[in-house]
Amino acid sequence: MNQTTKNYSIGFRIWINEEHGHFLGIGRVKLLENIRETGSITNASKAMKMSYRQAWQMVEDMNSASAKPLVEKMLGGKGGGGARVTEAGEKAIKLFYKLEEKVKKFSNELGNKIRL
Amino acid sequence: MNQTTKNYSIGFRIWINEEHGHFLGIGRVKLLENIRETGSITNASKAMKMSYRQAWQMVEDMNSASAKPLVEKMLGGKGGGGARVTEAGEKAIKLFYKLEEKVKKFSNELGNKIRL
DNA sequence: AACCGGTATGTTTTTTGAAACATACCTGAA
DNA sequence: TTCAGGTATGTTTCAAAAAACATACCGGTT
Repeated sequence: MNQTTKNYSIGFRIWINEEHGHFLGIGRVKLLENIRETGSITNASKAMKMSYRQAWQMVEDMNSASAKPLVEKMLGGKGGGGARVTEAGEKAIKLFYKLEEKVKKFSNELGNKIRL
Repeated sequence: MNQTTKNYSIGFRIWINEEHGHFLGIGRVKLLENIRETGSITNASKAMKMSYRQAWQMVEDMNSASAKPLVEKMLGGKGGGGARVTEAGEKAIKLFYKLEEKVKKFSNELGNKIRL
């Protein structure tokens, strides 16, 4: 099997759309995971390189794009409040990774056949 | 078949990587096509909403990432010069679209099964 | 009722990528 | 040998996105 040219592979990005546009991509999924880990948007945003404002807006956007909210926010009270990932959120995370994995496998197979 | 939630679909982007990184995505492919149509980088860049500088740089990048150049440039002479898509370039365009089509089919199938 | 720490939101500043501008070079044809 | 029109490349301007800053609100706890 002599390789006369370069090796190529396929790169990709996927995201989930709902009827009115973008719903969930890797950025939002990562944010969800960080919220789950840290218990608040503030701490999640610190854990990533992201401003609170931006993280908060992302949560807002994905919640309103979703049939059921992916993040539940708590205002005031003990510790000032916080945020948690809902059951719907957990399902969305799992689904996204499952889809990504499948597309990865598929595109890897395609990539292996590339000859240029 | 009663639909209790929203309809979802999968969006995606693919590109071809060679050993040292990005090689060809939809932006470069569109540029190639415009160069083929217009015969020069200048006119291709005008046809798209793109500065000559950027288009020229894209050609430079993809040519140097490729085993064989995808665009052949002519300096001076009749009409001041120009650019044409090589045989290798045409092959790359075709390949990209073929791959994209396959991934599209695949992800559409996945998308149809989404229930959230 | 004062405190704490997170949410919510408006305003200003900074960054940075893109576009615009400018100019030199190249070469066949007239 | 000048002209035309595209390539090649440096410099400056501009605009959009991101970050930074500032401040009000919220509600258990003490």
